[in-house]
Amino acid sequence: MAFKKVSRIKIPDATIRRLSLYDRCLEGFLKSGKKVVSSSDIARKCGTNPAQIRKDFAYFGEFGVRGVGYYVENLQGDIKRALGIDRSWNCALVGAGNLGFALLGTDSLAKRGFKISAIFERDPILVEMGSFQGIPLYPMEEMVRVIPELGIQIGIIAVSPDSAIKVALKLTDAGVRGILNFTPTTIKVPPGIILKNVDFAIDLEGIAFQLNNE
Amino acid sequence: MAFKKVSRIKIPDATIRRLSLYDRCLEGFLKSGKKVVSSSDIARKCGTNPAQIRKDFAYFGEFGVRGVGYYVENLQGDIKRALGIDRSWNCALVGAGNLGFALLGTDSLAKRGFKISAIFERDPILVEMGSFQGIPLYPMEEMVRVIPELGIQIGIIAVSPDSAIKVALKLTDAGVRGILNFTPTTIKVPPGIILKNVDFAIDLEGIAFQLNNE
DNA sequence: ACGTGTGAAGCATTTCACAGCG
DNA sequence: CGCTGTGAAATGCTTCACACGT
Repeated sequence: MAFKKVSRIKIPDATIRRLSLYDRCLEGFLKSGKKVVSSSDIARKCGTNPAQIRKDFAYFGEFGVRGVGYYVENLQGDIKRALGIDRSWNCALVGAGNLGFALLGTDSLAKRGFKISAIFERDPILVEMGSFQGIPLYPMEEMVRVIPELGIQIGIIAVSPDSAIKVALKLTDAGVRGILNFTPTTIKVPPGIILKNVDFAIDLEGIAFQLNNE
Repeated sequence: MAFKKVSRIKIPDATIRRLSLYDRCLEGFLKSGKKVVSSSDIARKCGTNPAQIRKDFAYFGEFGVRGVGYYVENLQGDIKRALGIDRSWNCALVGAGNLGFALLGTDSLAKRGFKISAIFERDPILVEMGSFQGIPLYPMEEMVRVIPELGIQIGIIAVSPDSAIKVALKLTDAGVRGILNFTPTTIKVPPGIILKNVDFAIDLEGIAFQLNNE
């Protein structure tokens, strides 16, 4: 019994985030040729504690060998399967501004299985280009047609804050099931649609707060 | 007694993040001319619940008037003061790549009181330009001199993942007290230095996980 | 009468400590 | 013997329900 199909038990969001971290760590261990690691090894490397790590794994099954540790390669497979990134996810980027280009410019998404297969943009002059880095560019109106056609599951909102809500609505209408919102806007989505917000101003404010109180 | 100097009591990180959200909400209320709001008004607008909001405020003092609600303008001041963003913070951007430019291209940092007053970049050809959008560009080596000189408190790491740790070390050596790390790298900082990580791949993985389990 | 402020209850997550197994 | 896996304890956060002040 190595991998337990995910239970009805609620898994903490924090656990999911940490699993992503562990996965990254393992990349490092793999590169340095380590075959087996213990929970303390991982903890040291990514700044959590060993008990936490074991508990996190336990939600999904038994990934290790008692008295020995975890086989790096197996463990990575198990984590990826647990997270659902043992396959590729089809994404659309909405907004070809500074931030959008920045996202395209990094390989960190592709490397983790998130493929951007369409870009939607309001500005007709940009859309005129037809494609960017081999990814087709469409006007916003095409969303409802293109998204089902390409089987896009996740939408990434990188437009200006004032159009974010409209874009989110269009995305869900078009059949997207998950949304990553980069604008500092509170978006509401129908139940069943997964929404996550990325907002670095909030993190900066968190830093400011802590600096302000010693 | 309106504002209680922040106590020795530990304030949840989640509370701090929500305060940032509330602050944004209030912007909206201000624009629409609303003078007084209740905790339920805020809750509706930003998707939390009223009790939570009152509890969050309670860590810092009494911001409202019983039986009435909160005076929008006062409340915003109180929240900003609580967060430590009733003043300006001096930041340095390290790395003038895609992501760095994206950060400079948005006004959302400036608008919230985070001023980028120096850019550090490895590539000599870029540094040659001398400045970008009026912000001076320096080679990495100048960090130790420039950061204290300009009184920079927060460093923003937007370099490639493999140099992130080195950069973080340089920043802390130079006297920075807070770091916002945009690379998918686990960084360790000495005690007293505040570190936050922004990693959208993790959020995408969170979406993937949830989609994968209905 | 109304909506805030707050102790107490309820829930969720983390940490502990040890049993279990290679 | 060592390190995982796991109930139980401890901690932390959120929600409830009502007292309080205007």
